[in-house]
Amino acid sequence: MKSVTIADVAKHSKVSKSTVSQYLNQRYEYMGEETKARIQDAIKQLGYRPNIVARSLKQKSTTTIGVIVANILHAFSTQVIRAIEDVCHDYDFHTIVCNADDDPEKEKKYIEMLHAKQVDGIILFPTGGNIELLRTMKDNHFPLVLMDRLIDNVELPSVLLDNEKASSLAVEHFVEKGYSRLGIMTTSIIPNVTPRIKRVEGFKKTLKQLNLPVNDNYIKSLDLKHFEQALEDMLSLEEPPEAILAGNDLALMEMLTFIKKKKLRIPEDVALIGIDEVSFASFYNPSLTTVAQPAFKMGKKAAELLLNKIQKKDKDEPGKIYEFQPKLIERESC
Amino acid sequence: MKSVTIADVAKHSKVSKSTVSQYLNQRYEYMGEETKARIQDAIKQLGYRPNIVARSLKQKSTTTIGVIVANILHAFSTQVIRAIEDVCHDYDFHTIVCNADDDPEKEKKYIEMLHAKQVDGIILFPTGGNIELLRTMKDNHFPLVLMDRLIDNVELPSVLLDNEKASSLAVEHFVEKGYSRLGIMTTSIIPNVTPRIKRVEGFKKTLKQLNLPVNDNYIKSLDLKHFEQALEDMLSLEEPPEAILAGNDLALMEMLTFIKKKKLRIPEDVALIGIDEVSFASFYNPSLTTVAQPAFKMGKKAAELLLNKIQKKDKDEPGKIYEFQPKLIERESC
DNA sequence: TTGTATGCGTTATCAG
DNA sequence: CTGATAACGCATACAA
Repeated sequence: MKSVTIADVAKHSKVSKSTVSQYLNQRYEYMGEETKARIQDAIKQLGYRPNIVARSLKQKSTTTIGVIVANILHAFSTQVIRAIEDVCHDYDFHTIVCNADDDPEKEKKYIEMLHAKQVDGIILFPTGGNIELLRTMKDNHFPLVLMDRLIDNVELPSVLLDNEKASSLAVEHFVEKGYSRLGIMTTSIIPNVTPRIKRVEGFKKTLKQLNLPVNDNYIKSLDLKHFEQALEDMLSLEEPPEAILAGNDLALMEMLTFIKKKKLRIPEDVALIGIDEVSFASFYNPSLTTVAQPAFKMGKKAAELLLNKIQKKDKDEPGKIYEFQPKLIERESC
Repeated sequence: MKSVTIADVAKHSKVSKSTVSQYLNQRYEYMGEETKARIQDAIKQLGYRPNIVARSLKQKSTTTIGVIVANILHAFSTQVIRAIEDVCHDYDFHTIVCNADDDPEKEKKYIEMLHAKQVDGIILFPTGGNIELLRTMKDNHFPLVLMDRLIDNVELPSVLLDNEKASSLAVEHFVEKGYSRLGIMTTSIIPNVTPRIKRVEGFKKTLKQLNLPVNDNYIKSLDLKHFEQALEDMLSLEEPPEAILAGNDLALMEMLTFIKKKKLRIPEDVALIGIDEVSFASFYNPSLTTVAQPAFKMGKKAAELLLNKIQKKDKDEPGKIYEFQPKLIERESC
């Protein structure tokens, strides 16, 4: 790649570099029509493209933000990313997406890498580790917005789902449909990974509010690879649950796999609701009742918060929490 | 963000900038143990992080590649992206992913943007437009690898599926299972979008080889939003097809939606095979027979080709085509 | 073994 | 209205 620089354009159009730079930055108020035309010609002829790296170095801004998701396998993550990219596109910002794979070490590595790459800000789905690092970044006024999970004691703007509400919508729907022995399965409970915790809490709380018994045998939080065994156990109880809530999309898929394997019928043998909308919900047999997160809105909000922060247009409300409401989509599985 | 530079480290450790630079680049062969220690201390104390932007400007390399997919909605795209990121990670390269949304204009914009950002190379799922631009880039020796779709008359390394084979595997399987009135539905045929073309060609060719009739009423290529009507028509024929091949994952989902709506049974009313593996194939009711692309291997290959090209380690085989073999996964839908 | 000087491509300041 | 010159932070040839 022979690269043509601003100097080449200057030479070609017989003006100085600075004049060309002015032109490029739309400051042609006091510029001769003829000069303008000559520069434009030169640019076209030489096929000149500004070098963004050089510009970034000078301006200390890369018009790029980083997005670090805890786990890209969740449909929610990809939906949010899509929304963030849309907003960034409108603001002429670019996005670098990283997947921490639920590993705080990787998360740390990516934060440092994005930092070194001089991104103007980061949207983070925190793994739950690296709290000190987050605090340091906040103290250094590095633009940072948290997504999906709440980190206590660090006052960072956070975009979250009302996770208790998600469970309560599901429980209420189960009850309306006449089920009373209700269970919930989520992936492992890890400190600081608040959605799972809140969903279980919301589940229990709603049960109590409705004066239904809370049976701990119906409440499981474990690694996906132990789901099969746990379901086997749960459904072999003398009084098995009649309906189970899947804590997220991956949990739901694991449960569907088990149910198919055991040739169980939904909802006759076990009714099902999944938190998170999945691509196949509407045409699965039976179609799946889900509690959907407004992923797109949430991503949009996070991006806007961050971009405003970067452009210092925010009214600076440190640690403000933006909580979004889930929505139950009724289908055939319950 | 107060940023600490190499000069600060130099001052703090009482050596010159170049010495620090040496240290950073592991060139401490001829460096005093004590100097080394002092520098290390200073770096830690000041929390110094090299500025990658500045480094990139100097070295004319960003250790970043761009990936432009024609349409991110295809599961295949995301699988390939995942593989590319893995390989890049091993080589300490970063990835910027862009979605052209099947729009050549957007594709062009992204190519230019990535160019301006000085990425070291691009992996492109071509939309089919911008052929001249691709040729120019090739002529300028810009590292470029094509994925999924073949562009004629531009000698660029390309990673492809044997698309005819994909169809023929499906047709052969249909026939083995006793079906003879076979159909295929793909998204719209667009010039240069070779997979769809090849899949239809392979479909017809295999039919002929097996001495089965080719019925054009059973062969549809159209926009997803017209699938419903087309299926309605096709299945209302006096002699409707007994089995239909879905040309890709989105087509499959559209077909499943229709089939559910009409309460048809799979495979009794219509047998089904989908090209592309989908997340729900194994636990759908019935589970879905698919022709899977080795997406991971393909992404890996593309990344390796590009990185070798960037590092000039390739034996330079311009325009070489790397064709991968699809694999039929038999399940219940046929 | 370490330091000095220079340049990467751009923008910004300030003369002219 | 335009041009010279100095940064931005880093790497590298060349000196010392």
